[in-house]
Order: sequence, then structure tokens, then C-alpha cells
Amino acid sequence: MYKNKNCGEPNSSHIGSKITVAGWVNRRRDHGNLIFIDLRDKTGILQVVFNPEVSSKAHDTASNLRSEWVVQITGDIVKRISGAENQSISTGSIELQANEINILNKSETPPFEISDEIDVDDQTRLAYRFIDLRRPKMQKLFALRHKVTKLIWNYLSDKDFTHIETPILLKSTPEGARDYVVPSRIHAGKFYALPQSPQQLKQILMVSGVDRYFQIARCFRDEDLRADRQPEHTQLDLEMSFVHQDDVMFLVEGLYKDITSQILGDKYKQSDTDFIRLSYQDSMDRFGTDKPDLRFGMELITVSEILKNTESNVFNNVLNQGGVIRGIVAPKAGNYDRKKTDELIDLAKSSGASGLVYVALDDNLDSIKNLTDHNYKSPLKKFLSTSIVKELSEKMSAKPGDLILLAADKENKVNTVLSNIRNFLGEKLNLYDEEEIMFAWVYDFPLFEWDEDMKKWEPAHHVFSSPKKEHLGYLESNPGKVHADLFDLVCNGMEMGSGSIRIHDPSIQKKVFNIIGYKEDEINDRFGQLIKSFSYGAPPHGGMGLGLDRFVATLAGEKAIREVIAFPKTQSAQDPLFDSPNKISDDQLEELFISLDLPDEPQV
RNA sequence: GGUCCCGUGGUGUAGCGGCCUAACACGCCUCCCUGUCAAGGAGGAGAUCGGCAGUUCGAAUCUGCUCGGGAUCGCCA
Repeated sequence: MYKNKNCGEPNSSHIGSKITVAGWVNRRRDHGNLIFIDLRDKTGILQVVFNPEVSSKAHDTASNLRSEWVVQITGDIVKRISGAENQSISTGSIELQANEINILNKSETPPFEISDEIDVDDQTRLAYRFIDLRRPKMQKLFALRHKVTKLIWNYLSDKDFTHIETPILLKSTPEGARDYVVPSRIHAGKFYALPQSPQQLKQILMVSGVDRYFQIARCFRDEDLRADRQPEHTQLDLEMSFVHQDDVMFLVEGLYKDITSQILGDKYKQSDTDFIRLSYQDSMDRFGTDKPDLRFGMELITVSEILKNTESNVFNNVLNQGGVIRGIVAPKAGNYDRKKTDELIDLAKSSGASGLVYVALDDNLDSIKNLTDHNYKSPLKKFLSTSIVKELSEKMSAKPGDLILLAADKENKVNTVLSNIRNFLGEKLNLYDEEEIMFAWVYDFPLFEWDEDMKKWEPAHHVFSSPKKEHLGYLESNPGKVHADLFDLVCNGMEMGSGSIRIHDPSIQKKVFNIIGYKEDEINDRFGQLIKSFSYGAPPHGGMGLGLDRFVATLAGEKAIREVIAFPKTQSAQDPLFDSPNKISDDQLEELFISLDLPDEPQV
């Protein structure tokens, strides 16, 4: 070993001992005769002093050191002179008095400082990810990620789960997302596809009698990126045999509580209570989304009844066409100026609304009961009499000084718009503690959704979820009424994972495929292997897929999962460090029987 | 595919028609300095303002296109 101690370890109990450390020069403070080096490794920072009276040779070497050089230093741990202690580092009471220094490697001046404070452009960070990852913050994030996966392994192992790896080179089973594909050399013109998730494989493993499977699995989807989406993401994939919905939920709830409390300790307030459970319908009614942020209230209220007799075309047209008017109350936002209300309206429009109506309630009012014409503002004021506003306020529990926001449109649009506004305002108005973690279950999803454009039924989640027994009768007569044993884990307004009890009866599985409109040969091509396995004794089973990147990012208080992925891609799915994707040689193409047919290069 | 924000020395920002021969902080280089820890002091190097085209007497600054980054809608079983 080049070292017998890590930089962050020595403390006053080591005073007098001789140690050897190795690491990176974080900073040099050269006083001419006395040189201080902050030596950094993943455990922390150690101050090293070079005194010419101790070793003039080491001192000479030290005077040439630069940032990020890699050095090995031997010396004595000594107590710092009084008054020179540094509380901000773990080794602040002592320092290493260097006798000997050995330069292991020099370094170019790095493109940016290795520091937690600085805010560097993402592309530069990724192009120099090896330096970016040296930052203590990044080291902590990856230590956290490791800890989470270790807790997963421990917890699930204790519950008799077996970790099984499934192939990355598989087959295209187009179910929604675009596949990443890999050409086959041995089979001309054929392609593997990278799995969007190990869904079919884990179900087949249940047929194989594995009973309880999990995998920290890479999943690939060739879709556009977001802060919380990468082309390859990691999923905690698990599946259990002979279980009902509650069994899976109970297990995952235990796991997530365990991890969250071990990571966050007392900061995790939900550890002693059950996760909130909301039916899909309830969630849509109250929050307009199937992934509500439950750290704050501000629920959606339907007010169509109150507004059905106004003279306003905005409202009447919508109501006549079967739409609804729903609203939310932004507490203490009644003083919003034009700029701020415009911002809300823009947000509503970008969410697909034709507009957003606000009613601002005056602050200088003791009670809504005494509301007069002077006490509220609204662009639709001439249609909103005092009595209507009073009634609205009462129905919506709005108080003086609040801002009522109303959206009128088809129900699903109203829900989308208001839930986006709700999330926006929740953050803007500081309605919750940003560090809080609030898990919830949303369950009882419909199995199918009607796709208006394609005029056909689509699987609301995925095609393998089991219809509820009591709804089996609707399967052919009224697919929209069929609910499934399907459940999502949500946290702070994000979907953390999705699970279901699966269909294990090949005949029901085929019915479901038929409703979605898959043809027989298509079914055989995509799902033949699964259906075949089902005909050899499939146990009832169910499981979940849970986004690991999102979970770790949430625990760390990060919004972008790039922060918890060692080598992520940019929004255009490129890696600036490796410069991938990239061309391959003509020889490689030839071997794969591939000839390119590229769009014309734009004329320069 | 759409919308929005951003692109100025190595890094982060300022400048937003002529005061710009581009400013500031950090970093970098040289020298001085025995207790600093965002060390200090003195001096110095380094960007033609993402690219292209246009408007203008004059463009970092205005316009268009384009490239790149980010956010988001679509998309993501």
C-alpha cells in the first residue's frame, strides 16, 4: 500500500504517530518558509505542514507542488498550535508534519476547481467527469448510492429474495418506448434489442419457481431525455410468487421505509406511519394527477355547479360541451401582480389550457361573509357577482388574501393544468419543507385508457397487469370499467415505481392483448415466450419496478438524476467524455451487413 | 417535433448599439512572505464575446439561421 491512513481519519488520538498518506493536492498555501498543503482523498482533507527545519528536502519539493498533483507523504501527526485549529474539517485539531514527500503524479491545471461551491456548466462537467467526480459532494452522492443498493441487497436477501441477472442482449418487444438495438453479426439482418425493463424475464422466472426475484437492473429506452430521465436508467426490479397486491405493497413499503430512515435518520418523519394510500380516482379528484405531491394540501375542487349560471362564454361553452370547472386556492397569493398572474396563465397554457381565470381576494377583509364588490379582482369580474364569489370562496375554503384559480375545459385537461399549477405554487409559496420525503401509494388504476387519436384502447400501465377479479366480466363488454391490481409508489410528486399483480392465466392474457388490438402473430412474436411459459404452470405472481436513480436523487435532495449517475448523457443523449455515440468503421459495418442511408448533410 | 432560458479569457459572471483597445471574482504564471486554511502582498499572461449571414457609418450588444447546453410539452408499457 502507498498509505497506511486515509486523509480524513487522523484526530487528536493519533498525535505522536508516524503515518503515510497519499492523495491529491487540494490547495497549497506557501508562506515562503512554511508551506501548508491540504491533502485530499475520498475520506476528507488533511493539512500537511512542510517546515524547512524538519526536512528541507521535503520543503523544497513542496514548494513546487500544484493543484491535483498526486503525492505520498510521510510524517508525524502533531497537535496544531493553539488558535490554529480548523473546525470545518474532521482533522482540524491536528496536522501532518511532513518528513518525506514523493510525487506520484503531476497534473495539468484542472479546467475547474475541485470544490463543492462552484457551479460549472453541465457539459464541461461531463467532458471532465473524472475531475467532477473528485468533488466531495459527488463522492458523497455515490457513497449514498452504494449504501442504498447495499441496503436493498441486505433487506431483500433477508426476505428470501434471489438476485438474478437477465440478458441485456434480448429481443425487441415493442410495448411503448423506442428500443435501443444491436445488430447481430452471426445472423445477418437480425437485431437484438436492449430491454426496456426485465418485465417478461422476471415473470418467466416466477414460472421457473424462483419465488422471489430481484435485480438492480439497467433499463434502456430510446426516448427524449429530461432531468429525471436518461437513456439507460437503473431499476430495482422485483417479483414475487403467490402474493396479493397487499403483500407486494407491504414488502416495498418496508424496504423504502428502512432505507429512507437509515439514510435520513430523524429527518424522515414518515418512518412510524403507514404510507398514505389513495385510489387512482381519489388521487385524480383531489390532485388532478396520479402522482400527487402530498407534502401540501391545496386540493382541486369542482365548482361547475356554482358557475353554471354566469353570463360568461368561457364557462358556458365548456360546460355545454361536457367539460368541468375546477379550481385551487393559492393561500396568501391574492396580492399577486400582473406579472405573477401572467406567469401562472402562461404555465396553464403550456400545460394545454386555453386559459386560467383568477379571482384575487382582498387582504383587508375580516371575513368572506362581508365581501363586497371592492374586495376582489378578476379578469372575469363582470360575470362574477359578489354572491358567486362568496359561494366559490366558501366551497373552496378560500380566505381573504387568497388567490382562487379556475380552469375550465375537458376534465383530464383541467386536471393536468391544475396539478401543474399546484406543483408550481406549492414550491413558489413554500407550502412544504423541501427536505421532507412523503411516500404514498396510488392503487386501483384502470387497466385501459381510451386513445382518442388512435381510437383504440391502450394499456394504462402495462399489458401484464391483472384485471380485478370482480371486473373480469367487463373485459369484453366495457374495457374502460376494468380496474387492475395495479399500484404506483409516488414520492413528492414523482412516480418512484409501478407494480401490479400479473396475469398468470394465458387465456386472460390473450383477451387483454385482443382488447389492445394485437393480432395473433404479433402476440406470438412479442410475447410468445411468456404465453408459452404460462401454459406450463404459472404461479400467481406480482411485483414492481422502482426507479433507483430517482430514489437516490430524492434522498440526496437532487432534482436531476444525472447527479447520481456516474457517467450520464446530455439532453441530446451524448456522452461528452467518450464522445458517444460515434461512427464505427466500414469494416465493422460490413461485418454486420449494414449499409448506411443517411439524410443529406446540411449545406455549409 | 414544439415552447422557453442560456452561450463573453481556464471557471463563474458583468457589459445589452459608439464611452469595450471588453470589466470583475476565482484560477493560472513570476517574485516576496514561518501559522495559514476562500492565506496575504507585488507584478504578469490570458477572451475579437458559440458559428454563419444580415441591419447599421458603427454590433459582444439588434435581426435571421445554425450549433451546443439546460428546462419543459409531446413522447417515456
